[in-house]
Amino acid sequence: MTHTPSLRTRFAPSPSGHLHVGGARTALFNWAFARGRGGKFILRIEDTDQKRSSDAASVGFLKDLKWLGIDWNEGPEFEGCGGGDFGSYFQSERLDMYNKFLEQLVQQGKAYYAFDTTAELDVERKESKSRNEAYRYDRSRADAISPEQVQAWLKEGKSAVIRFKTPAGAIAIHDEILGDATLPAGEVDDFVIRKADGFPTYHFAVVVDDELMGVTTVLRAQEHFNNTAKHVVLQDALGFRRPTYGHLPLIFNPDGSKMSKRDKDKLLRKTAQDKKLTAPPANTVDATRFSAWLGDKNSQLDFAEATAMATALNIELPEINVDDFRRSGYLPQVMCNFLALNGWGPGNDLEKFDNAFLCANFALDRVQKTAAKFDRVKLLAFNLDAIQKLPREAFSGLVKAHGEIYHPEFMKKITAAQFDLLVAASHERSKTLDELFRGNRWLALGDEELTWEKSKQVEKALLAGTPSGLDRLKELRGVLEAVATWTPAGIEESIRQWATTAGLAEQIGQIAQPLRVGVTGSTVSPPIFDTLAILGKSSSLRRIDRCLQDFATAKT
RNA sequence: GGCCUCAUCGUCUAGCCUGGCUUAGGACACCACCCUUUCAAGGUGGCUACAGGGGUUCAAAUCCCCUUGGGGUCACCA
Repeated sequence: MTHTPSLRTRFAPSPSGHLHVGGARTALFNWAFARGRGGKFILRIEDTDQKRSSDAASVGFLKDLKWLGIDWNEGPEFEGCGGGDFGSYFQSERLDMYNKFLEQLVQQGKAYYAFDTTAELDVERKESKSRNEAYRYDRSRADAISPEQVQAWLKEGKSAVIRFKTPAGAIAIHDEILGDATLPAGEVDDFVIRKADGFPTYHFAVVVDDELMGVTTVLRAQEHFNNTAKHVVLQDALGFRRPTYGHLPLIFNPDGSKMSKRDKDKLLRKTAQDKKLTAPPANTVDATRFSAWLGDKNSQLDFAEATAMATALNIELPEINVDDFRRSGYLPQVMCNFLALNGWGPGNDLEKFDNAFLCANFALDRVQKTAAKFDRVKLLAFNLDAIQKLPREAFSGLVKAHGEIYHPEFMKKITAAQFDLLVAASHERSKTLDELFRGNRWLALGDEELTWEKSKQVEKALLAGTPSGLDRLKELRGVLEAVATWTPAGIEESIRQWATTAGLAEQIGQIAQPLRVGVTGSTVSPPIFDTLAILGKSSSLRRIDRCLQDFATAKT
């Protein structure tokens, strides 16, 4: 057995779905803990559940981790990360190793074959439940089967699992975050260590891998706390070393529910039900799929379906996965910072820090014991702050990269000069990178495609008062046409000059709003002189013309 | 329900280990006002918490016990 003296941590996700924020924080803490102490951070893919594993998902994980700035010394090879002497780092490729130890336990009489069917066990579980008792596997039934019978059944290929013969006695767990705990005797039953399909269960694979990979410190979510007892007894039976454990508090939704991948479907389903939909909205999914999904609380739409559904129902889906936050335009360093802050803090009222600081200062004694509710509003505030502190060049580069991935058609529609103006006008006010695109759709629209919202605000800006907004617009058109230098400052100068002569110097709003609505179709946009400058002179004039025309005919 | 575990503003948290420096600090949110060309952003000010009850002590948010409340877990999922 290879002994590695230095500190080694690991992150061991199962490749189902995307990396969500809870997993990301676990990875971040393990990474920072190792990095800050000259240790190694290992990434291992726990793909022993054949039903749930998919290659695509594990690549998604790798991409997400990279984006966050979390790199791994050992693990799957991806963009310069990974490799290592303790592979494979996919559990599905380590069956020989597990089997070796499995056999050892059976031979030593520390584990045994069991032939119960799922149906039989389900009945027992239900009975336990009805008696309000915790379910424990009854070893006596397995004991009643003679060794000869076991061999005979195995020979004829009867479906069997291997269960661990959990020793009697209380089990002590030491945890660097929660302290010591003792599970009373009988709390851990003879759990399955090899499934009927020949794959080890999570418990067994974890214990073997952590030993073989020389993992010294295990930081994982608190939901694993009870599992640790199983791992400890297995380690003892196999003569393995025991890593140091630290169980991290969970991350919850603001309403206190567990943050889950299913939250998106939950919201969609609820909205569909509230709206009493019986058929799928247009351009989403077909009717069969829709009714099946609506009726089954556990079914999930894929990303494209969910997005289409959200658009059709006019709701925003909550960000759950790291990729969702990336898509929404959060900066990776902000994600790391905020994730770390949910469950850990450096003290001294310090709450903004980078990953280097985290590595240097992360320690288990400051990890919170209680679950944190994930506050997206505070995250938004952090993101805004980070964006504002970015040099203009850096911000511009990030927006460009974001736009090219998530809004390619928008990027194609505008010129480099327009882009620069838009960035300049948006830098101080953007909470996310995506906001800049979502808030300025008017810009990506062709002059002839623009339509005007039929809303109270629009009507007020254009039709109310004497003279009305439309009347102002007619006058302003001439003013704009005469502007010599079409820049924010140049436009402002001309308009202010005209405003002064028209006695409107103090009421710029009466000018700005009709203009804004005229050229964007809505009442919200960047400051008006920026808006006009970005749009360009000919587009601005054309849109004003169309607006005047549109509302002239609308009125009659 | 059994077992394990946790408990400071609405939220994330500082203080707790090593009781007095705390009329409990910061941040986000919220409220008010200011600025203002919409939405934001920005500025100023304000509101808000030691779950409850017993101990120990000259002194408790800090130590102990109970209650209450929360969470985790009880799979051939990880």
